[in-house]
Parts: sequence; C-alpha cells; structure tokens
Amino acid sequence: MSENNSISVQLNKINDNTWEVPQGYRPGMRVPGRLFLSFPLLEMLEQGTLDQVANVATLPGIQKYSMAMPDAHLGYGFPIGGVAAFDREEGVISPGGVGFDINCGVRLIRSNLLESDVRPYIKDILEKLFHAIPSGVGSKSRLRVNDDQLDDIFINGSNWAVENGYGIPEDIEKCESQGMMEGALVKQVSTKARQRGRPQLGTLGSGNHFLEIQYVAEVYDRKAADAFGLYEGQVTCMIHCGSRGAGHQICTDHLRNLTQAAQKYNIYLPDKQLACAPTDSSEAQNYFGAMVCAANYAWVNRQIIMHWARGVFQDFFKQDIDELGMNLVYDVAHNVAKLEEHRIENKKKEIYVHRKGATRAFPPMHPDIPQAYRKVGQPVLIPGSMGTASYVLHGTYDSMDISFGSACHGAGRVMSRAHAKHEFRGEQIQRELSEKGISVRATQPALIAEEAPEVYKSSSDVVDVVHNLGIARKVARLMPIGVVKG
DNA sequence: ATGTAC
Repeated sequence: MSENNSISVQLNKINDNTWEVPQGYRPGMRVPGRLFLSFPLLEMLEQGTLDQVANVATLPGIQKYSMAMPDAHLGYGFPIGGVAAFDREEGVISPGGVGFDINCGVRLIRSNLLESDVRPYIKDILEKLFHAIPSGVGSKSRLRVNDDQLDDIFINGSNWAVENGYGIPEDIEKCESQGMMEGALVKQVSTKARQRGRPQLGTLGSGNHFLEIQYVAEVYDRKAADAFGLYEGQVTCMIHCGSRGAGHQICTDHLRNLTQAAQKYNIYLPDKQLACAPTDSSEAQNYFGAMVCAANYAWVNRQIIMHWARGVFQDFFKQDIDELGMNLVYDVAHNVAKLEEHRIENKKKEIYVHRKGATRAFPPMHPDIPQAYRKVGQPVLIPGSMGTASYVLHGTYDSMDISFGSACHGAGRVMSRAHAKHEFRGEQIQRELSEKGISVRATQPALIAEEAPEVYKSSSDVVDVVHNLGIARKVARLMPIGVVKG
C-alpha cells in the first residue's frame, strides 16, 4: 500500500468529491474539515496539507468547517486552496489565511480579434508586451508615484487608476468589489512596505504570475458565455499577479504583531504560523486595514498592466480601443479576507471569509456582482499552468451552501521549484510548448523549468471537481497562444 | 509569492 493511501482512511467520504476530516482527527478542532477532491486528487494530497486543514479548524469562531479546494497544497499556516470563515463577534482574523501575496488575482480581457488574426504575429506581440510590462523579481515600473498618490491608491484602488487615465469607468464595474475595498488604514502600512510598493505599480512579478494571450477553444454554456461576451475562436488576454513587494511586506509586518497578539489574547495555536487575533481587537483590525491597502494596490497594479497591454494591441493592430473590443470580462481576487453576509443554519450572519488560493463564486442575483452578470452569476476565472487550458466558470447558489460562495483558484503545484529546476531544462520545455503552438517569453530559462506544465496538477481535473460539486459551473475553456513570464 | 537569509 502506498503512503498516500493512508490519507483516505483518515477521512469520511461524504460524496465522490467531498471528504470530511473528523473533528476527532486532532485535539482542539471546533468543527470538522472538508476536502473537495476527487479520489485521484485526494491520493495526491500531502499529509501536511490535511494537517493544516485540521489546524485551521481549531481557531476560535470558525464556522461550519475548515475547507480545502481541489488545488490545495501546503501554505504558510493555512493551506493554499483553503477557505475558512470566522464569526464577526467571536472569531479571529489571520494573515496566514490570506497569504503573503495579498489580493493575488486574475483578470480576463476579451477582444474582437480572432485566433487567426493574432497567431501569425504572436512572437512580435509577446516581445512588445514583454517590454511594455516589466516582469521578474524586483522589477521596477516606469510609473513613479509619490506618498500622497500611494495613499490615494491604498484608499481608492481602481478608482485612482481610472481617474488618472489608466482605463475606463466600465473597468471598475467589472472588478470584484469594484476594485476597491472599504476600510483602508494607510497608517498601518510601514515605511518599508511603502518603499517596496512605490516603484512596482504596473509590474508583473515572478513565479506563477503571467500575462497570457489565449483563444476561446470551447464554450460549454452558451447563455453564460453570451453574458460574459465570449465566443469560440475569440482572442482573450489573462493577467495573473498581485500586490508585489507591498503586500508581502504588509503581511510580514503584521504577522509579527499578530504572533504577539495571539499570546496576549490566549489563543491556542497548534502551529505558530496561524497567528491571529480576535476580530474586534486593534491588532486584527490594523492588519485588516493594511490588508485592504494591499488589496487596493493589487487592483491598481492589474489595471495598469491591462492598460499597457491594451496600448500594445492598439499600436500593433492600428485600431482604437472600441474597434479592438478589449473589454474587461472580470477581475477576481484569490488571496483576501472579506466581511460578508452568509446564511448559516438559516440565519443571516456576518463572517470574515478568508480565501487563500480560492476564488469567490457568488451566485446569480447576488448584489455584489455586476448588473450585466446578475442572471448567470459571478465569472470565476481559473488559470491553468503554463501551456495548459484556463477556464471561465460562473458562480452558483450551491456555492453559498457548500463553500461560503467559493471555488478553486488554479491547478496547484505538485513539485517544488527546486525539484523542478533539477528535473527540467527551460529551453527544452520552451521547445515542447512551441511545438504545441505556444510561445513563451520569459526573463530566464530556469523560470520556465520551475513553471513546467508537469509540476502542476491538471487544471481540467481540478475544474471538474468544482463543476461536478456545483460550486461553480463551466462556461468556457481558453487555450494559450503566447505567455509572458517573470 | 518575495529586494529568494536578520
């Protein structure tokens, strides 16, 4: 018997895609855990990820169950691919439940171009995008903002971007939270976080972040695709990045405070990385206010990148923005905590939903989704790994009952970066992708090796789990033509 | 993910 078979015997099977971590799995669990996985994906789950789901279940005020999505893997304290909701009065807020890259997220832009318009020129277009949008570790922007502008960005998010010429008012409507969360506390952002953030607006970063030119390969749900403005053969552009050094520094700074706070408020932590504080404490609220600053910064970052990408297409095709039809379909956050109203045991309740590597998937008619999408539900954007399909889904009523209105966020890594670098050569991977009709422009070959398709789970397997569970339903599959990587 | 270690 393989080591991984031991995973399933520790769990109760609820249905083909739901496994319960019993409350007795580990002392101090206040609720059970729930893993949303098919059996083959469950067999790939690390024991450590299961333990993290159980650890999160010990935190005060946790609601219903500690959850892991099908792409879950080991994270800082909380698993990546984790969802945990805490009572507004009796719960906690934890930076580990959000992650270091605050408001890492994805945006999808549609166009009036067809695959055949773009494919012949993809290398040239990628080169221009690569030069227009700085990428890589520590990359610096050509845009510089002063401290007052940075405050404006922290407080007003996407509104700042549009008011300053980076996009159009419609872009704001098509962002989760309209690209701006309320409650920014700029005084809770350290000088160091400001210094790191000031030169990085409009930069892609590194790792699994990317800008990808894709085409719609298949539509599964015509009605929803129509609402989102998507059709087969159409070219789309997907941007995946976050809050760069600013968010990272904000997380680091406040983790220190919350580690002390957990002791001060006598919160039992099975793992120090679960540092947290009661929701109404100054420590928790200060973190939350700083987290909002980083979230708003990330929306501005993606907005500026989109603006520059639009510029490249305008220059290249000699068309204006209306002719090109490069409209924002949607922008989702997948690393953030939000105060939301949910129905629990038939009562409306305010809870802090922590989604870390998980996407909000709100249902039709929800007031927090754009008017244009009210009949079909929120667009849920699931990027694949480099060279594999990405998916567009829509949110459902069931997601509100099953997962606090949440779904998965991506493919999920199965091999460490170090191992991948040892196993693969960047040039070789690049050649293989090229043979499949996918061009890659990256800062260095080693990065391509670290992000090889083989080091991730299959995005289609992961998406099938959320689709079959009904927490989000498939609308369209997008295939890459060209990728810009940091 | 990340000025890839304080």
